[in-house]
Amino acid sequence: MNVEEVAKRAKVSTATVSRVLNNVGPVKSSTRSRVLRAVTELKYQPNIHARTLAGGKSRTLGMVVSNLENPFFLDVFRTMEAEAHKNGYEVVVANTDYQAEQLVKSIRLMIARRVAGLAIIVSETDPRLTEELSHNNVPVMLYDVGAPSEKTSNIRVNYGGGVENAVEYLYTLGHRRISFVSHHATLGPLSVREQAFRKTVNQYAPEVSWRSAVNIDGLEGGRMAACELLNSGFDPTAIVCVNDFMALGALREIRERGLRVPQDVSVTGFDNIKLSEFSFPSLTTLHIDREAIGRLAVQALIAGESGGTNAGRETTLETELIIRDSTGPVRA
Amino acid sequence: MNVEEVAKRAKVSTATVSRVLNNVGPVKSSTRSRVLRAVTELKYQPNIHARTLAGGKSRTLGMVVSNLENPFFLDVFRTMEAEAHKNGYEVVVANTDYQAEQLVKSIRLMIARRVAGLAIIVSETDPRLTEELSHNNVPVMLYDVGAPSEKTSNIRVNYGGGVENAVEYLYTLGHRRISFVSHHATLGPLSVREQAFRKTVNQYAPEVSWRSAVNIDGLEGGRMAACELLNSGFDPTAIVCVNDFMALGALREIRERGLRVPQDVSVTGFDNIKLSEFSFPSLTTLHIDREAIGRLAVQALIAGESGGTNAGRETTLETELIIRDSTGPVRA
DNA sequence: TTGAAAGCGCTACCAG
DNA sequence: CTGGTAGCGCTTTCAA
Repeated sequence: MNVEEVAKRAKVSTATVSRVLNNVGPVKSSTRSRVLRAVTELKYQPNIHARTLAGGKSRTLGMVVSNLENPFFLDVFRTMEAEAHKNGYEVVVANTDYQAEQLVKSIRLMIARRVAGLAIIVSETDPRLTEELSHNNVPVMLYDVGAPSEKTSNIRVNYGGGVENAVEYLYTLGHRRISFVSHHATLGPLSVREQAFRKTVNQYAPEVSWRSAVNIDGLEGGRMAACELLNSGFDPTAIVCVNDFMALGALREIRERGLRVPQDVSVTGFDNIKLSEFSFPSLTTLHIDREAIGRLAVQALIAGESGGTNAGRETTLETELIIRDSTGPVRA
Repeated sequence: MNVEEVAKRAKVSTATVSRVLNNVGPVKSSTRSRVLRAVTELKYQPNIHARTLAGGKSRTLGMVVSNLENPFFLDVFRTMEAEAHKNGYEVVVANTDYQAEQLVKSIRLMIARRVAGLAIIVSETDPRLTEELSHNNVPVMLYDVGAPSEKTSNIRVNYGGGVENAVEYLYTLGHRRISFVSHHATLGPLSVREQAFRKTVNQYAPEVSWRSAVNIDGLEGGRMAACELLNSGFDPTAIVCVNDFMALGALREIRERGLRVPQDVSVTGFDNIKLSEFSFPSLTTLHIDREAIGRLAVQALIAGESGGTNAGRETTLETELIIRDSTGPVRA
C-alpha cells in the first residue's frame, strides 16, 4: 500500500495525496475529501521511513536513560512523551544500564535513526561521545552530565543544595552518625553527589561522623548497602540515600533487622517518586521536578532543531525537602 | 554523511560499501578493510530509514503496553529487548494508558514504522484493530487478549487458576470475608479475572462472602479501592488484588488506618514484581514468568516474519503462589 | 570480486 | 489548484 495506489484510487497525482496528508499547499476541498476517502478505504498508512528520507527531517526525538527501572527516569520519559505529542513528535527510548558501551551503542542507534533531537539523561559518559555528537549536528539535551556547548542544552539539579538540606535537617534532629548510600560512585554525577554529602557533614566535624556505602542502583542495591552499613559497626542513626529507589531497599533491610524507622534509624531519599509516599513508613525525600525536566528537554530540542536560540542554555532546578515519616529525632 | 562519501573515500562503489556493511556477498579482504577504515574515519552511520526503505524490511519490533508505570510491563519490555538484541533487532515501545483510542494510534504508528513484528500487551481492545492488523500482514503477538488467528500468536496466563489458588489458600487460613481489588473491570481480560474470583468464592458460598472494588491501575488506585472496601462495612479479612502494583497501594491504606497486615487484614497480589519483596510486609503473590513472555514474544515475531510456522500458536503460562508475609490466619 | 543503475515510498520543487 | 519529476540514502540485481 503506497501513495501511488491512493493517488490512483482518488484519481489525482501522488503530489496531491502528499499535500493532503501533510496539510501543505492549496487543495480544492472536493479533491481533498476524495483523497481522504481513498486513504480510509485503503487503510493507507504512510511509510515513515520514506517520509523522513524524502523530507529530510524526522519527527522523532530520542531519549537515552541509565535505568528505566528507576521510576525517576520513567517519569521523565512520560512527561517528555506528553510534551512531544503536543508538538507532533514521537519519542523513542533507549536504556544503558549505566554502561558506557551501551551508551555509545544507543547514541549511534539514535543517530542512525536521524532523530530530530536527543535527550541524554545518564550518569555514565564516554570520550567518544562529545566527538560523535558534535559531528552530527543534532540538537542535544544533556541532563546532569557534561559541559554546555554550542549545540547542547543542559539541565541540572542542584543536588548539592538538596543533600545539604537533608543533612542539616538530620543534624537538627540530633543525628551525629550519618551514612550515605549511593551507586556507581566513579561516575561523574554520582561522585559529585557523594562529595556534596561529604562536604556538608564535614562542616559539622568532628561532632558528626559519616560513612558511605556503594552498591548497584535499585531496591536490591539499596538493601545491600544498608546491610553493609548496619554490619559495619558504624551504627548510623540516619541514612541519606542518593535516590528514593535505593532508599526503599534500605528501608526494607532496616525493618527486616527489627529496627524501627525512624525511631532507630532515619532514612532520606531523593527524587520524590510516587512510591515514596507508599512505602512504610513513607519516605522523607527531596523533590525533583521531573515534569520540568521532560518539558524543558522537548522544548530545547525542538527549538534547537529549528535553529532557535534555545541551545547552549543551561537550566538548574532546585530541590525541595519533603518531610514524611521516615525521619525523626535521634534516639536518646 | 552517506554511502557515497564513504565509497568515494574508500575508492569503491556504493554497492561494495553496502556489501561490507551488511556482510553479504564476496568482498576482497583488502577492499573490506579499506571500506571499514573509511567508515570509522568518517564516523559514518547508515541512515536507518533509507536502509529499511531500500531493503524492504525493518529490524525493529514494536511493543504496545497498557501501562509502563506498572513494573510488570517494564519487565516484559526489558526481556523483549534483551531477546531482540540477541537476534539483531531493536524494539520500540508505546504506551496506551488503557485507552482504546491511544491503542489504535499506537498501532497505526507501529505500522507506519513498518515494524518487523508487533507485540500487543494490553487489556483494552478496539474493533478497528483486528481489521487493520490483518490488513497489513505484520506478525502479531497478542498477550492476554483476543483470539488466535492465522497471523497471530497468543500468550496467555492462567489467571483463573492463580486466583483460585489464592482464594483457596486464604480459605484454608480461615478467611470468610474476602474482597477483590481490580481496575478497568469493563475490559475483557480484567472482567475475566473478576469472574474467576467470583466463581471461586462462590464455590464456598454462603460460608464465604465477597465484595469487590474497582479503581485505576496503580498505587493510588489500589489505595482508594482498599479505602472504599474498608469503609463499606463489609469488613474483609482478606483482600485479593488483581496485581502487585495495586496491592502495594492497598497495603498502604490498610496500615495507614492502624490495621495490621496480616493480623487484621491479609493481602495478596499478582505478578510477583520485584517490589513485592520489598514492601512491608512483603507481599504474598502469584508469580508470572515475565521473562518467558518477552522471550516467547520475540521468538514468535521473528519466526512469523520469516514465514515460520510459529504463528497461530497459543501458549498458556501457569502461575505460582509465592507466600510471603502479607497473608496469615484470620483473626479470632 | 566489483560497478552501474534501478528502484524502495515519499516530499518538494517547478510548471502549467 | 494540480501534475510531473527529481531526488532522499540505501540495497540489490545484472553485467562485467
